[in-house]
Amino acid sequence: MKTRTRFAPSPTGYMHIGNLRTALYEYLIAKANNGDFILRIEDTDQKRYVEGATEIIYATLKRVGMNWDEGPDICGNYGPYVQSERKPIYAEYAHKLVELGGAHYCFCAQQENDDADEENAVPTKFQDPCKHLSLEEAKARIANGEKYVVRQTINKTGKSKFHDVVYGDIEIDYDDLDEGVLLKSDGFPTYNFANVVDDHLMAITHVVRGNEYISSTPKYNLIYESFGWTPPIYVHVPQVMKDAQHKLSKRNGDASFQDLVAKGYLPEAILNYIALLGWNPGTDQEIFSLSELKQTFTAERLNKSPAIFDIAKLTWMNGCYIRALPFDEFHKLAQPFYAQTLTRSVNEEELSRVLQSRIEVLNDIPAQIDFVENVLDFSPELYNNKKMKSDAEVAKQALSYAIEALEKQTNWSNEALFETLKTLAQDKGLKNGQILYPVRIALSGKETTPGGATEIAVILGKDETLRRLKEALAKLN
RNA sequence: GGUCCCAUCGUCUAGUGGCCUAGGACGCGGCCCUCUCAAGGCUGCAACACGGGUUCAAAUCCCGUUGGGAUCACCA
Repeated sequence: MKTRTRFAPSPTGYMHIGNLRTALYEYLIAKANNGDFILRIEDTDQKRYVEGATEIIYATLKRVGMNWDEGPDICGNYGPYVQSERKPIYAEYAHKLVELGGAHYCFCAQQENDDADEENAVPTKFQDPCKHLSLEEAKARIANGEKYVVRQTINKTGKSKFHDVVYGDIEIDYDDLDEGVLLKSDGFPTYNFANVVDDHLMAITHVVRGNEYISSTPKYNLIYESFGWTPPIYVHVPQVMKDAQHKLSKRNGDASFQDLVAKGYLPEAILNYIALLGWNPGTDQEIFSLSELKQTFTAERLNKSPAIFDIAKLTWMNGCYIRALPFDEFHKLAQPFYAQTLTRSVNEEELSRVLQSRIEVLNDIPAQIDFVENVLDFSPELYNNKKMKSDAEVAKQALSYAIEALEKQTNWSNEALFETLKTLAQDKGLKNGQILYPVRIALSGKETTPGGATEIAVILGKDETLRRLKEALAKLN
């Protein structure tokens, strides 16, 4: 049987990290087995629908290279792939389930979900009086125009057992299950019903979802059973947490995929990082491309306990990805940041060369290059550096020597400039640092800079370099 | 509260009874390299929640305690 997995988000807003990770695992399970990865939109809750949310889902999946084989926009043999377009299917199966004894019609008023005292609420199990209505009577009331829902019927007693790939065997007492609504009064199914019907009809073999669904899985199995269908292989994954107590959620404004991208994280790095949140390959390898992941991933190595999302490690990993980028690509990615901070014309290639190993996220760029536009105001004390044996007095000398030497300089490459200043230091009986350090300070006005004195000179160009040196020297006099 | 699930360095984790005086990675500290800062190399600090068993031997198995999470909607 061909492996088929599905990512079934509901279009309620941004794509958050936990969601994306679930999608990744679905994708990897399918692709590791030469199977199909299906995208299904679960929009049965019309109240929560957010305009544009499906587009974000598409864009995100495409951006990270997780292409789906079937979906709303890619015809397959199991469509439609949007639940709101499948409404008649659910109704048909809901009524069938009633006939089969797995559900019943219910005419009760909607239950209040009072979350006022959710902390110590002692929920009482809902005992549905309609359960005991005869089918004829129920049908008569429906024919009479009464509003109804289809509610699951649970008559079994004892323990429900099922196997989960990550959690192993789980037992839940049938008594603890409630008879939830399957088909709402508006004719739409609830998730509880739609996912079962769709997963079966779409021939899904592996269901990957958050472990909050563990406790309702027996209810789904009961539905499969009533229909005589085979349940899928379950892969429940632990939550992605913000800290030990709270899970990552979009409601709290926690980072979403697009937020991270906007901050200068590379999609490949984000994907790599979340793959490792709760999964490990059993080796020390940490950097994985999507195709490497496809070859290595096995659901059996998924972890059971929740993982805290650690931005520091993601940042490190992003730095690895930036450094591994071909130079041209990095240069291209850096362009927008130059455009937003620089008006002066500088050697941007050299700037990128110097920056590539020094930033971890693209958004670090502006702060790193602030001095390029204008030399920052600084006090002469900045020339003081014990290790470089530099101070304002040394600087005064060094700067005037440097100006003299550089004015004659024609080859404005880093190597040539470094050679010139090194020889200059030797000639004047100074240490290299005694020339280079003051020059770098004069050129930047910063204690630390990406790149050294000569690299900055290359970035700035000859005219600006000499102008800054002269200005700095004048300030010292 | 009932039920289910989870529990190794601050964080992500390796570990499936002896290879563990618990390994790797991030972060943090130090050193080296070095025209500052990065990068790179080396190195240090740092954990089996607790208590009982089982066993010649337990981070690993069992029980309990504690702590955390999930779930109990016409949301998914």
